Amino acid sequence: MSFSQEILKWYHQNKRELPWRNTKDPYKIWLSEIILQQTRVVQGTPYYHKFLEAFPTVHDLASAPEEKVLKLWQGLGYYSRARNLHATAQMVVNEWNGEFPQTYKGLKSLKGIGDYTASAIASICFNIPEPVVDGNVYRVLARYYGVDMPINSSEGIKHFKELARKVMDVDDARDYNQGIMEFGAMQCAPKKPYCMLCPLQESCVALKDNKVDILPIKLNKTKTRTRYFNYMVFLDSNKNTLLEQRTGKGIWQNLYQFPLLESEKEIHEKELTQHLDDGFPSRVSLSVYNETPVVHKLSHQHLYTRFWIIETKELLSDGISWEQLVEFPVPVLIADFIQTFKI
DNA sequence: AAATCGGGGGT
DNA sequence: ACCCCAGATTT
Repeated sequence: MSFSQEILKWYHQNKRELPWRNTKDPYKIWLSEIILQQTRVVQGTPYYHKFLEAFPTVHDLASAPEEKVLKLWQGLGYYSRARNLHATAQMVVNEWNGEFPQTYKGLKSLKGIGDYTASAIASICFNIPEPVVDGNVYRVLARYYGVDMPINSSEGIKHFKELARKVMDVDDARDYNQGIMEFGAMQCAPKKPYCMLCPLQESCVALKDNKVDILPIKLNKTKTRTRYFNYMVFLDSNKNTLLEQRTGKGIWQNLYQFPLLESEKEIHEKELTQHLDDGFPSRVSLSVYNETPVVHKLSHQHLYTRFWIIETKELLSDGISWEQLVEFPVPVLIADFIQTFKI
């Protein structure tokens, strides 16, 4: 039996029942695919349900304020996905008459839909024979065909895409694509794959050559940057505080946070006092909430964070009540503090 | 071609 | 610590 037929057979016998498995609705498939980019099924599934409940149709999503979309996305990370999700919903409504494009090229023209996601939607919704190449597919193909080309090199990306296209089932792209991904997730797992009961064990090159544990090859470990964040939690006599929105480039675009003073290293109270002398509300007290910084770890940044509590003399003109805080989309770092801090 | 962009879970 | 996750976009 061919590789693709083994994959299809395995899939039909072993597939999980997932919330988006039994629909071909492009809106739902698109939503699930965006949520699942670089995200595990268990982490993304609650968000899939939340979004469908809040936005049953692409029109509902398109007409919502971005802030509401970001709030629902809070905690999932890679927030450009949420901004692009919103923008694409508006493009579908305004430029595609409310219907998702039904070609690979048309899908790929939408924001946040790249090579993988265009192939996924095209195949799952319309059975178009475009091969998906996600992290699971790289692993399955690298092992089964014994390919040691780095999966994150330009040559590797091109080679694996061509290989994926060559070995796919063009007549059942819908189930084949989902099958090879499911196979990679459940059977040909990154660590401790179940080779002893694998239906492809007879013909797997990596298993034969004892290279299962080194394939796929991946280069470039990104070095992490260390940053020092000092969040200024202002409080007036009405227990109101201040928030600012992160704009421009960098992490957490368009999310909210307390006014931030970033520094080269940990600062003393005196340095914060000097910073507060200019353009900030006059204060009656200043104290550090956590002497030991909270280390918030992103994939490429370590944020050493301290929160400073600043009681102000005057009422804050743009003050936000503590109860209102939960309405704003904020990074997990801020959400954790809000939950911990009791006035 | 390389860097950037989150958060969570496994080892 | 490091790796991975139904990747896309910017530099």
